[in-house]
Amino acid sequence: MAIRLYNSLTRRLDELRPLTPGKVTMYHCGPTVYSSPHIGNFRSFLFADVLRRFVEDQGFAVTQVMNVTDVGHLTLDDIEGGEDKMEAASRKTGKTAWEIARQFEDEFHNCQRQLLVRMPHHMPRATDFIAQMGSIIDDLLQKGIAYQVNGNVYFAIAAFPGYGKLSGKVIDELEEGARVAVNEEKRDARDFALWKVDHKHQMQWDAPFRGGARGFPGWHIECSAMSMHYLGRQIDIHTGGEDNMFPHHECEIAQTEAHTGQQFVQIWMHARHLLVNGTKMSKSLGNFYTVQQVLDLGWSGLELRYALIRVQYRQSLNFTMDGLGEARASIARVQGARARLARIAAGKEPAGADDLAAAAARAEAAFTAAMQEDLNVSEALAAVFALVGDSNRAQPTAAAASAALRSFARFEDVLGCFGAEPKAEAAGDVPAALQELLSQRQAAKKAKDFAAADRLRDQIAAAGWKIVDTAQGPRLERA
RNA sequence: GGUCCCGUAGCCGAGUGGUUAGGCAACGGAUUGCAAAUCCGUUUACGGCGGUUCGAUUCCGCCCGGGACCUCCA
Repeated sequence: MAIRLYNSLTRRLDELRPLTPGKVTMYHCGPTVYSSPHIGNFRSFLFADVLRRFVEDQGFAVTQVMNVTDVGHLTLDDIEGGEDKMEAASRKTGKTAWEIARQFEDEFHNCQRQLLVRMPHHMPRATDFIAQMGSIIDDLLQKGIAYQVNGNVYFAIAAFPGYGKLSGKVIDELEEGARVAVNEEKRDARDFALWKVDHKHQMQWDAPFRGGARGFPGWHIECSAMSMHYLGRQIDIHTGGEDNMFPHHECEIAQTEAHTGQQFVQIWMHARHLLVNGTKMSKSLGNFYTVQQVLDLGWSGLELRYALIRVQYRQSLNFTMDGLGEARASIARVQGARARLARIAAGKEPAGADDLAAAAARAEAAFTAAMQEDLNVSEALAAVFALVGDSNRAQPTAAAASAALRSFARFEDVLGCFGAEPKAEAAGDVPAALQELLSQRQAAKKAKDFAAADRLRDQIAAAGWKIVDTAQGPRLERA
């Protein structure tokens, strides 16, 4: 069986066949660092993370690059001479654009850690690749595919017949009413900027190409430059949010393929935007959450991660606070089963004679099949929970418990949304004082002094432990 | 206006031309002094109207509702 992924370019499920056998190259459009990362951003980044983890699980050596866009995003106003988002944030806060970029880049990395993202191998900043962008621009100018007007360099759409092949946009003339400002400099309204000149701009560089003026790069060129630098002229997978498909990725394809003469990306993947409380997230509707805001509400990174990956990336996940509660309960169910298996495997709880190996193998096969079919996490989770049920029902041998534990470890390795394997807590691991309280409670129960028993339970709970009564007697677990 | 996606039981969400998704919640039962955990069971659904079919939630058409993109956006 092979991994099949929905390719936006071909509009069907394509089998992942790496350019170099056994190795997969991935590029992910990363954050634009002018504000705090929100949960919508991380739905996309977590999708990329799960993709990477699963591809690795399937035996491929993955090289992952995610850029940090720290320059160049133009606001609508910019078309009429306004400023870009970095600069706008700078004006509002009094910090320089550079300070803004570093601040939110740090915040982004922190969010990645909190959400247990496996760090990409490279996370380059656009501002560190001005020279590389310049050499592409230079080449496009030499080839006559790009042209310069008043220092601004534009990519000529007319010179690249494939323009529109990703997004399916075959625009002869731009629609009246669409948000397109007329730019007299462009030969074609669809031409996009590779290099911009604006003396008011804080971030400026001497032209990194021949015959240019001091300015700053357009938005799209950075990804071409960094992707090529780290991964070569052709890569296996490129991901981003659905909004990136047009114009960003369309432009990346145009400039990169015009430059190299080769197909840029094999499989383009786009994550659907999430909804919050059933509608698009927006500050004015009051349903806008940064990652930090959710964490500040008392939810763990693990819980948020679960809530954001539980639905397949191409479905519009509806994010709600109830959903976080479900995530918390679901994680607890999985961890409860793993903890019991761990106790049995460690000989801290009596083993039985049941063999869970078949159930574990079944669950793994279902999990793999679900993930292979375009990362169907919802279905994969069903396989995980099937093993939870089988485990809880069984009285496994120690070896069988270990086997099931290994399957859970694999599920965790791919999804990362359950947490580390619970420790096998047993009598010896519990503080003696608490063990004494537990004994007293047992005595109180025997004497039918339930008020005292409940008091003792409250004391134990106050110490951060909870009592679990079982057929083998009571046990203490960390709450 | 153009292009496209979706509408599944209380909620979140898989999937399928005729057979139990799963999670959460609720209720009943087992266990239990109570609670928690666990197990068993119950609530059996596919927006509406037509059409194709022996049979459609699953294919087609229309309608209603929600959403996305059309150079800020993950």
